[in-house]
Amino acid sequence: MQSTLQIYNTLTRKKENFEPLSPPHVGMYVCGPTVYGDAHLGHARAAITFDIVFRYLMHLGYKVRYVRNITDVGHLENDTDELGEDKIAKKARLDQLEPMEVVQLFVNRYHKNMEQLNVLPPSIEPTASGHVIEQIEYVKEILKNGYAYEKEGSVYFDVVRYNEDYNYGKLSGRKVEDLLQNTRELAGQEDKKNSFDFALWKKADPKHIMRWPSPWSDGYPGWHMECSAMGAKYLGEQFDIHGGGLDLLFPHHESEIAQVNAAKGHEAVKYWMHNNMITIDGQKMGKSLNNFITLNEFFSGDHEALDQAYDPMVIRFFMLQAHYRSTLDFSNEALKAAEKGMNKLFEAYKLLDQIQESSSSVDIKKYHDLCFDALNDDFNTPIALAHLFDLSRIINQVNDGKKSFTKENITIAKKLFETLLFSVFGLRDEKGKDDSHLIDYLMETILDIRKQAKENKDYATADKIREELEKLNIQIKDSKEGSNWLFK
RNA sequence: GGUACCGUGGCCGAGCGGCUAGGCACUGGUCUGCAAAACCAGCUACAGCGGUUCGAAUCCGCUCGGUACCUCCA
Repeated sequence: MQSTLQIYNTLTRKKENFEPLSPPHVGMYVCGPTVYGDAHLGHARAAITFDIVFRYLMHLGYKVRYVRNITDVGHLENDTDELGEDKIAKKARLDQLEPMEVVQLFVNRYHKNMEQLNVLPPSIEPTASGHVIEQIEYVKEILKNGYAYEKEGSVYFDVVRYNEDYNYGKLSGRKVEDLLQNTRELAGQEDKKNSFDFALWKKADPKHIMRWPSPWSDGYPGWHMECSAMGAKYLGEQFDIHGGGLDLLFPHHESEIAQVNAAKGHEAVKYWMHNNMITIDGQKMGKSLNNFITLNEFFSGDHEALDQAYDPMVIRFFMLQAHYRSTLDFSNEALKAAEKGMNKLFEAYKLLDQIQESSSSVDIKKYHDLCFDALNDDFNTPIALAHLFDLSRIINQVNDGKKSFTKENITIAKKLFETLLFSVFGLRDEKGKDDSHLIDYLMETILDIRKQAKENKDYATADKIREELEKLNIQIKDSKEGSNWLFK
């Protein structure tokens, strides 16, 4: 009995049945990285969360167009001494690089990290800088409809005016009246009618390198503009899913909703999805807090907070063991636990090729249904994994001769592991992948020698072989039938 | 100050009113020349105080503690 997919919609704060606007097509837009530094665990979580959504929707047979942008125009810095300077421009000046050189460098590094994490590339990966014209057109529409005003070459969104016709704050649960009371004085905002009005177009000061001509000034688009413009361009005026990190809920996504209503008179997004944050020692990680560990540091182990290097797949598995809407606290202990758990699943999967068929069977279908029910329940990967662990125990029991599988059982179990672990969860068992024939032959020989040593009661030699292989992360497993081995 | 959210056993982490989550760690056992792996068994918790209910980790209230957003960030 397979349920239908339900997605938690931030807009309604409820799980809703997933019904695409025009099946079998699904349009999904996810806020991608601002490329002025290396990707960290937080980027990985967002990417992996929506990679799972992307993969699972495809598994269900949908034709998904997945758009994930690259923010390469940068956002306004709020540092008082760097007033109005674009993040990317700032980094460029510090490094004596062209802005687009910085962008290219970190885009390349981001792509490499994503590949390591086995995150599928999106269908379209548009850049903000490549869509300035679309953004200008979008600003014009909002101006024309009277929801924005121009001041000193910049264009601002008029939140109070908008709120007369629509509801600003519906996504994040904020009220304009509260925002009004909560006015703060921020430097450089004299041009705005209200502090919470946001820029649609910003005039560039003379030092600002990244700039484009527009009807209002030489400048650059405001920071919520790109997603509205590019979402509309590639997914249409209405599309199914918009995703991103919870930190983007306000003001970014709230403002996107406002922009769309202001320009088009209706909303664009049916399901809003937000992944939760990663914490380190219970505290969020963030660029400004300087407590983030980059993915490259995880993969190399080169960071004082790390006990060891972690395989990209361990990071991926670690994320899947928590629900995407929960915060996930990082620790070496948790990561090591994930590493062991993941290997346990891989080993159980491999055993399926070795176990003997029999006539008596086990109810495997049950695990299949439980796993997919979990995924259908707002992508509950930790529950699905729990069921796979249960199935792994059964496979091991079969291998130990305590239970038995029919041929059909084995087929179903293999299919389930392949679909979930590799296809939907995007995990891959990479250990010992290269030179596997050579390694297999060498290991066969070595194990043969060890077997003879054991027959001669030469345990010193047998143990020596085992210990030396241990150093190469090769583990010997002895049993009555002979010896086996695996990469730890 | 405003707005959201969270507090589960040694650690991570599910849970959405009744039924063992799961992983890791630990303890005992089976197996093994020994070890590892695997299997079996054990440890079995829901911040505190009230309330609703036949029954609450799960709903309501209060208290305490923590986090995020409101300013760039996944």
